[in-house]
This record gives sequence, structure tokens and C-alpha cells, in this order.
Amino acid sequence: MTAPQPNYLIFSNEGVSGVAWKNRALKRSVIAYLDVSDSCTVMDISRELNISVPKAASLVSELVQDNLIRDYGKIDSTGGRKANVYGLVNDACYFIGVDVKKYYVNIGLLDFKKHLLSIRENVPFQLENTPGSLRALTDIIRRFIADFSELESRILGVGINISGRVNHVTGYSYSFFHFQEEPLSRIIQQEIGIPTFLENDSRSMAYGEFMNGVVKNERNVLFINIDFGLGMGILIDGNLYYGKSGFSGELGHIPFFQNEKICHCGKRGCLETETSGIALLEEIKERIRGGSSSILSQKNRDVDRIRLEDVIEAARKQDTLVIEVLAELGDKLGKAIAILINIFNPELVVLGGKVSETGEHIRLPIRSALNKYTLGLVNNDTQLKLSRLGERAGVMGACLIARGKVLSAAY
Amino acid sequence: MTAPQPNYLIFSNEGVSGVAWKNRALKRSVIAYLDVSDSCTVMDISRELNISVPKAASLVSELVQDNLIRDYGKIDSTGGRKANVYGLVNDACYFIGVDVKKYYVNIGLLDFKKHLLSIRENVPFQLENTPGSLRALTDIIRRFIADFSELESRILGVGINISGRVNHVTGYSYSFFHFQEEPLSRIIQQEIGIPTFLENDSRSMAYGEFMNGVVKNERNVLFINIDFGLGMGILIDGNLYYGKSGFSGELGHIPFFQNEKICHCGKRGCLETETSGIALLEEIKERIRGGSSSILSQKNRDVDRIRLEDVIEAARKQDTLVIEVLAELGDKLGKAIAILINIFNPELVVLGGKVSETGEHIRLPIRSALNKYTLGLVNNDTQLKLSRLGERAGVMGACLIARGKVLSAAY
DNA sequence: GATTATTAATAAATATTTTTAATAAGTTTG
DNA sequence: CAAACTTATTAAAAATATTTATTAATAATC
Repeated sequence: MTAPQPNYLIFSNEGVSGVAWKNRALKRSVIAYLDVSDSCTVMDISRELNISVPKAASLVSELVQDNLIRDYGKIDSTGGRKANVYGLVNDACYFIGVDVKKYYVNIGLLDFKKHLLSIRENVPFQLENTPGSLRALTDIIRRFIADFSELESRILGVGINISGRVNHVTGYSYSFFHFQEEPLSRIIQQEIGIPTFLENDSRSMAYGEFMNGVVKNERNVLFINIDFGLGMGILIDGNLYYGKSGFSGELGHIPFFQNEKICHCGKRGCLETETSGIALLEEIKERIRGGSSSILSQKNRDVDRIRLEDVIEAARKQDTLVIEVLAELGDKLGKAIAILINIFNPELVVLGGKVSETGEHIRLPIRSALNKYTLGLVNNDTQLKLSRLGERAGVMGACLIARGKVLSAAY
Repeated sequence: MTAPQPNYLIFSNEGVSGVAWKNRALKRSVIAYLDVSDSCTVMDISRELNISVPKAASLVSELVQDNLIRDYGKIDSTGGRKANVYGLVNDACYFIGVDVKKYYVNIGLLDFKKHLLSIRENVPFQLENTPGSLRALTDIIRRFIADFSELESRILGVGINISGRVNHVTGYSYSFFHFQEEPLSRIIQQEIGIPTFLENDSRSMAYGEFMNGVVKNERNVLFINIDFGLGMGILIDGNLYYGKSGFSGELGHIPFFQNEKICHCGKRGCLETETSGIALLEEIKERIRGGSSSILSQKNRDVDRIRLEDVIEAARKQDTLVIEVLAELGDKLGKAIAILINIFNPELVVLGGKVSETGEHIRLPIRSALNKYTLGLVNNDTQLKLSRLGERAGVMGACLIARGKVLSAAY
């Protein structure tokens, strides 16, 4: 005898009103509550949602019937009859996250309880603004889904990270695959047959770290994505902040330097021109050409062919040149983050993206710049931590974005 | 026969649970809805709050009995029976707002429908960190309340703006009147006998402009307070953003210049050192001393005694020197605002505070700096407007802060 | 180890809300 | 100007939720 299939209707408001609508909303609230508290009793739900105990009990029993939550036995009592505790069923439903990079794709499968069950990294792919590239992407997603055919009916959403400008509400991507009238999310959704959601990469990573990463109870968090470019995800009161059109967090293109370097955005003096993976790589190459010694130069290889990954690897091996350049980069970036701290007074700033994999080599210079450039009172409020998810923040975030949208019926 | 007194119990959750709690919450929701929609029918409420029409009708009739809302006659029909429209009763209750400045206080009275019924400006006062100064402040408030003794029982809240660091949740003020254990808000509340709320001045002004000023339907708004110092209020999704400890929006102290001017905060290079009322005044004085001609110099008066108000007055009279200095200041400030626009992607940036009273003389240089320093796509999203409330933004905001807290029972 | 206090779950009674239907009040159209 | 059509309000019936009371289970106490 197989377990009954869950009743996904509660994740939608379509075609219901009145009491049915309220019940769905309440059930979603129960799940949202379990999402943060992990487990709870009928009494807890009654208190939390301001409903009577019998009502809470009936909701719980329906959710158990729906196979979305499960009775996990008795709780340790505090001096009375022991209460039954309930929690989410981890295999109730699944979500897929796709992290689209320039030369590869990472794709993963998340269960109901936010465990990353499977991840496939570095799937070869060329991100180009062509229909062919889009087709290749949907093929990769389809193939991944095919590997989990027995779960397919329980995969409720797909989240996709695309760098550049994305409107998460309309599902339009402006920087890539923008060659048809329909929003990109809908086109992909038609291809793969599962509700699909688009998100900007830095925001997605921020959400991943927030829901399942280094963030604990902090509700106002900045996630600095130091990758090839420089991006930022903003979490305000536990929610991603988008701005008017979803273009918030364009940290890389704030006017910051008096330099003459022309950014790929067309402006001069962008922060990204000196504090990003590309800037780091260029500076390292420049200095090696100028005669600086480094692990990277000793190998007698072609300077032009040094990759960012090599630089990060060199930092891990305590290469003096890289550490020195990182310290300078960190000082500049720290000054920029000081601005953000004065403005946001956040509880936590998380450093993510490729360059953050150099660990303390980048964190410490930023930390000391913060001490230099922010007011003590404000600075003391703010922790500075390294990403916990690292490379996987993108996939995790994409899964969680899809999960969040489906669970809140917000689409 | 006098009108029945309103039932203020709905503005509290104390001592109720179950159905009574739900009814109070629903009634508050009705009022919150009327707050933004100005008037509505029973049907509207039913649809908006997802409750049945009879339930909505019973809530409305209770609120009418409570004298909080009133039947305002029939609406123009769209092809059927005309519906009754309901709206707030403007004299149902009142709120007081106090804008505390360095050398004076502005204080005003707001009615339930957000009309500023009475305002008393420039009440002499010395803001000092002494018990005497605090006593003087409470005296001013008490005297103001005494003038409206017939309304006193209906004054439900007092909002107070204090510059510097304020925690609106705990009610502590750190920059002023911080010489006792208890939070300042509670101390004042005990003195005047009305629930009291503290707020930072820039945030309060931002809230005033948002609820009753130049902001129309925009939900993500930055309010730049260019006064003696430089502050900012941030509105995100229609709510004030506070940050971890309520220290958000410290725009004046972001590290921005390479200059050697020491800011009163102790750091060097603060934005405020070159783009604030004080900076403007100093620069004007400097240039006049250096021989520049201006209306201000012609009067043959003591340069040292020129006040910021004189400078603004001169700008209104098209004084070339002031306009020139404002243009330079606007360019620098515009560059800083460009950073904010890249980060927040707001729908609207509002310029307020004393210096903004120079109108287009400050707005246009900022506007052109924005064009220069932001990406087109992002910049086109953002309007730049001058404050509508001007000097009164502070009082209006303080009243509205108190009103908002009371109406949402959030204290 | 029985008793008491405490807490959870369940059941019955009560109260409230929603549904459904009917009525009233208007608008539009032939 | 009346018939047909909309929409709002009211009323009664049905459904649902909350209260209150009861029972069950457990820990602490004597």
C-alpha cells in the first residue's frame, strides 16, 4: 500500500472563496509556521494563528490526511499529558533550482524540508542570447527531471537564476533570452510543464543563505556576491527586497571611483571596475607582467590564460601577491560596504560568490575597512560572515525561491 | 444630544482572545482599508477582507455605533441599487505631533482623517541634554494639550521627533535626554498621560510625506532630509525601514570624500561635510570672505552672522553665488543619491529639509547628476520630487507616526 | 504508591459565520 | 413606462467555529 498523494490544492487560491479559501489560507499558515519552527503541537498552532484548539486539530488532521505533515510522536512534557508533535513530511513535494552561469549550469533537487537531495554541478552550457541556448537550457532541465521520474508529479516548482536584470513578478528577463513577447518564465514553464520562476542570481543566493545558510535569526541581511561581477541581495525583515522593477542591489555599478576604467555598463568609475573577480584577475595579471612574483607566475605559463579559479587557488596556498591584491580590493570594497551599513544598519553582511572562497583573506581586510569607515555604534550592530553554502548558494536559492512562491500561493 | 463617544477598545488587544480578538482585528482592518481608500461600501469590505457580506455589514454597523465611521450616503451606481458608502469620522479621535528642533519646537494636532487641524510653529525651546530641557518640552506639550481640553479624552497618541539615534520600539533616545534608566517615551507618557512614541526626525518627515505629502501611490521611497545635517528616511513597501537598532538611513555619515574635514561624528570624509545646510552656509561665508559678491555680502553685515535661512532667502532672490554653490552641492549630493538609486531602485526620491526650500536650484543639479551617474534603465524608474509639506513634514510625520501606532495596536 | 496538579485531547453545547434565497432599489432598454 | 436586468440589503437556514465541560495522560508531591 502506497502513501496517499498529497493534496496540492492548498497551494492555490483558484476557484475557491469563503470558508474553503480561509481553510486553504489557514493550512498554508500552518505549513509556514512549521517551516520556521520545524515542529509544533496543536496547541502551538491554536495560539499562533489565533484559532480554537478544535479548529487547529481539524486542520492538522486534514494536513496529515493530505500527507503534507506527519505525527512525529510525543513531546517531552512540562508536567502534564504529553502533546503530539507534528512536522512536515520531507517527501511530500519537491522543487528544482537551476543556477545558470556563463559556461555551465548547476541544477539541484530540494525536498519539502529544505534538504538538497541531489545536485548536478558544472553541466556544460553556453549562455548566449539565442533561441538555441535557451533550448539547450530547457533540455538540461528536462533531462534532470527525467532522472526523477517517480517524483515528477510531486515536483511543484522550478526556480531559475539568470544574471542581469530580471523581473520576478512578470517573469521577464531583460539581459538574456529576451527575443519574444511572452515572459521567459512562461515559455520555459510550457516547455517543462512545471510552474517556473525567474530570479536574479545575487538575490537568489542571498535567499539561499538566508533560508538555509549562514543566517540564523537575523532578519535584515545584506548578501554581497563577489563573483566575476559584483552584485547584492537585500533581505529586509526576512523578505527579499526588489525595488520598483526588480533592479535593486546593483552594487557593482554605483559611482565610486574617480578612475577612467570604462565598465561594461558604459559608465566610468563603477565599483565593480576595481572590486570584482574580473578586476582581481586583471590586477594580478598586470602585476605579474610587471614582474611581481607569485605561484601563478612561477609555473611559467601564459599570463593571459590565468583564470579566476587559479587566483583563488593561489590565495588558498598563501600566495603573497594574491593576498596583497585581495587586501587592497577588500579595503575598497569595505569602504563601499561601510556606506551600506550606514544606510541599512543590518544585523549581518554575508560575503559570497567566487572571490569569497578566499575566506579570511578577503573578509579581514573588509572587516578592518569597516572599522575605519563606519561609526562604532552602527558598526557594532553588524556581523560580517562568509557564505556557508559557497558555490551551492545559487542552486539552493533557486530551489527555495520556487518553494517559497509555491507555498505562499503567490503567483 | 451629543454624539456617542467612540469605542477605543478596538485599538488594543489587551484582555481579549478568540472571537472578540478577531472582531477587533477585523475592525482595525476595516479602518486600515478606509484609511487608504477614503470610502467604501459593505461589499468592498467583504471582498477586501474575505468575509461574508452579512459579517461585513455587522462590523460596519458596530463601527458606526462606535462613532468611528459614518454613513456618507449613496454611491453613484453602475447599473443597480445604489450602495451606501462609509468613511472615517474626522472628529472620532486626534493625535499630537511634536517636532523638536535645536532652538524651537513645532507642535500640531491631527484629526482621524489626517487633517492638520492646528499647528503652532517656532515655539522657543533649547534642546539640551538636561532634565530642565526635558521639563520644558513636556511643559510645551502639556500647554498645547490644554488648549484642546474638550478633545483631550479623544487624543489617543503623541508622536515626538528627536534628531539623532532613537529606538522607536523601546522608546529610548540615545543622543538626547538619556539620563535615566527608563525609556524616554515612557517618561514623557507618564508626564502627559497619553501614549507617546519616539521617532527619528528624518524618518518621521519621510512618513509624513508618504502618508500625506508628495507621495501618491509609490511604495518604495527615499526621503532625503537636507537640513543642517543630512539624513534619510527609507520607505519600503509602504513601511518605514529601521534596521537592526533603528539606526538606518545615516546618509550624512557615509564615507564619501577624500577631504580632511572632520565631521562632528569624529570621522573624516563624511558626505555631510560637503552636502548639508551647515556645509552650504560655511562655503557661502568662505566665498564671501574671499571676495565673491552676493546679496548677502552687499548688506554690509557681519559675515559670521549670516544664517542658513538668509542663504535660502537669497537663493529665492536668484542670488548668483548661492545658486552656484547649490549647483556644486547638488552635483555631489546627486552622486550620492545615484548610489542609493542603484541600490534601492526606488520609485521616488523626495528632497526635504531646509535646503530643499531652494526648490529647483537644488533639484535640477541633483537631477543632472543622476543622469550622469546612474544607469538609464534604473534611473528612468525613479522620479525626483521636492517635498510638499516643507517645514511641516516633521509635525505631520510625528502625528502620523502616533496615529499609525495606535491604529495598528502595535505597541 | 496514591494523590494532586497540570496539560492535552475530545465531546457537547453554544455562538457565530457563511450560504442561500428572497426582497428592495435602482438602471437600462424596448 | 413597464419589463428586464443589476446590484444592495435583509432574513432565514445551514455550516462552521468557539466555548465550556469532560476525560485522559503524565509529572510532581506527599
